[in-house]
Amino acid sequence: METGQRDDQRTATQRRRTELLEAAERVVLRDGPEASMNAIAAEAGITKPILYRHFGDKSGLYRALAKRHTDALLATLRTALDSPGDRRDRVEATLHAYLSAIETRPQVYRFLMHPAETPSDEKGFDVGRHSVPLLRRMGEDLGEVIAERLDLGPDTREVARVWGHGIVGMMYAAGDWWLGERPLSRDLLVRHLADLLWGRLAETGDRAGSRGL
Amino acid sequence: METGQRDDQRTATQRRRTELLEAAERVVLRDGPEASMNAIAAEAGITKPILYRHFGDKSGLYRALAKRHTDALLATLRTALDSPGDRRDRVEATLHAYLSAIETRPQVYRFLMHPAETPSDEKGFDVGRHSVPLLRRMGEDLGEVIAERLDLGPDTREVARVWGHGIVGMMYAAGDWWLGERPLSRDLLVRHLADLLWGRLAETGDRAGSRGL
DNA sequence: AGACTGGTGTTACCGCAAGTAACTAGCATG
DNA sequence: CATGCTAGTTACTTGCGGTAACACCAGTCT
Repeated sequence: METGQRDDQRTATQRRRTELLEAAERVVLRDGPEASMNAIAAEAGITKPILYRHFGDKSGLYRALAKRHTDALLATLRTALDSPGDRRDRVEATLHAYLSAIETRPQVYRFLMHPAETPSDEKGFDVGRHSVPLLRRMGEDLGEVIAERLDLGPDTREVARVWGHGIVGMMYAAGDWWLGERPLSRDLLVRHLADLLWGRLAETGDRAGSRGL
Repeated sequence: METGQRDDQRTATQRRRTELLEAAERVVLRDGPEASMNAIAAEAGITKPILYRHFGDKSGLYRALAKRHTDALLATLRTALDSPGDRRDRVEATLHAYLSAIETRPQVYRFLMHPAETPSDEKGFDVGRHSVPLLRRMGEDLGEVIAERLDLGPDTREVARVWGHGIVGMMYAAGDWWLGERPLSRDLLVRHLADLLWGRLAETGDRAGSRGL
């Protein structure tokens, strides 16, 4: 039967595709994001053109590779966001989930945070985009969750998106710094960040003799 | 006199250096951060090896180029942080200053946000560092300012650094998203972010029928 | 004067990476 | 048998970062 064979073919090529992705992942996690296509092909036991047939170009391969981890990370963040307890508990659980993820697999983190490799370089002009896909997706997702669950008045969706991206960025920058220097425990870091989100910045008094922040 | 001539030499080479930097800047702002050394050399009317004599390698050139803009941006942020008004006014002014900067010169922004080009690739292993120098510096600076001006208890410096990086990250991610989509005015964006920092997330009630955030 | 130094600049090259063209071999289907 | 589809190859082009070797042109030291 034609469709049956087609399906076999498709699943076969897709299996091959994931095999190649797994080889690529091994290399990227060993050599970093600057791994060469040759090295990846060698790891997979084949040569370059096959990679190009499957993924178009290097950014295509990297996008496919990033998607898996991004999906996985987002899933764990979602479940953390649904953990039991009050709102503060949930926020702290989510921060913990994120920080734990980047702590246990820093190479994956580094790979995912590499900004997109200028997939469309049309005509050489460049808009002012930076675009780390993982950050964008996390921000959008969190924004949606906030909009679903909180009532922020008439422009809830707008505010929620801003907050989503803002909170994600807070988590990202603090996590990146923390991962590099490790000047405090994860627990404390989470607590301080939650304090920040809980408005302690506004409540805290000026230091004596300061003109105030 | 020896020193006098030495000084002349030094100023001369330094002038040349800044000329080269200006040429590099023109090219980078035209072609994006992936501009080639050849292109930069051509723009400066010379050939590659001179660039390498002045800056060591490409990342050296880029670091020199980034430093100027980073210093300038940090200076304007500092003054915004010292603007008149109460604390919220100052925070909003700083957010405005940052967003205005990335809005008016998006190519500079894109260039500055490019993570460091793996300056030391020792032995091929990679720690989990990402390191966008501008973000780090902004975070550290803001942390210092916070530590100077606020009394956050016994571990003020620790909390202040966390908050510095966190707030900077919030500003960064929200700004990056906003710059790409422009779904609202800068004024509103600033207000929503300040609301977030002022603890509105904790104050806001759950939406009816939601399990709460 | 002549050798030395330190800057400017060049041409010509190496190594390596992304990406492609052209071709081959298996294997099912009309 | 011919057709087409896939997985695979070798060998190439193009372009980049980076370097070696050399030339020129000040002033400086002896």
